[in-house]
Amino acid sequence: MFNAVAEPRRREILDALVGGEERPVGDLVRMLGLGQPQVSKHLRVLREVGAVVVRDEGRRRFYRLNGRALRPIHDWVRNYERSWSERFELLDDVLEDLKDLEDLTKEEGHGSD
Amino acid sequence: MFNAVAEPRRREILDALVGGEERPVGDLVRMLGLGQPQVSKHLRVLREVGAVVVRDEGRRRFYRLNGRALRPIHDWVRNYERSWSERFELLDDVLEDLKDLEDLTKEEGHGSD
DNA sequence: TAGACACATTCCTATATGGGTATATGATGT
DNA sequence: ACATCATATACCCATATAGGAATGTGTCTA
Repeated sequence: MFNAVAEPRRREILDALVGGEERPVGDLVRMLGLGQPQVSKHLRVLREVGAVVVRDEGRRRFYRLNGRALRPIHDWVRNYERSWSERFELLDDVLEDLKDLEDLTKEEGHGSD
Repeated sequence: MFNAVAEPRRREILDALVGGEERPVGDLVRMLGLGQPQVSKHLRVLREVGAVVVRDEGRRRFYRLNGRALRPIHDWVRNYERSWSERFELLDDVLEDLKDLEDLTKEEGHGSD
């Protein structure tokens, strides 16, 4: 999956589908300004990792985004958000406080029992 | 950047640094069970995209994570969160309602003026 | 049924890159 | 100065893959 979205053209394809609309291959070919076989190949890669799903209608094939497939990337990169997000630093502070409280209550229960 | 993290070994390196600690190359070599030159090459790639920063200390080089560099990925994939997150679907509903309200007020102002 | 159409697949070639090995560089200790 | 340690770089090879051109496959239409 990481590999699939590492390719700029494939990200363009996903971006073109991000609205949720279905698009036939021809549309994507026009939008990307790339050869039809190349687009089909990129679509195949995206299909294989589940990033898009296809629906046949006559001689056209409509592609649609399956955003869920990107979730692993989202989850992975989220661990790094801590590095730049102030929200997370605040969250860390809160968690620290909670931990201190826990420790305190444990101490009390332990000492008096 | 997308390319840099598309490589599993490089993600392992970043994961090894995600705590914020500095690590010399030797540590990473041991953790990855990979040859030292290979690790150095991966570190070079990560350096070039800014994902890690290095600090010289004697004959060792300490590498540290620079999570901010991952932000573009985070921002990009965030657009797709809408596809699976219920929170976003709710947000969409709210935005729809707001839009309807706007239209209504416009209609009124337009009709009576 | 022949031909046009939309798309997928195949073949080719050039390029990028990961791993392995050897070597260079620079700091440390004796 | 010399050997050693820690790391980076250079070189080689195998593999993956993107793009281009040609061709295959299934569908619609006259």
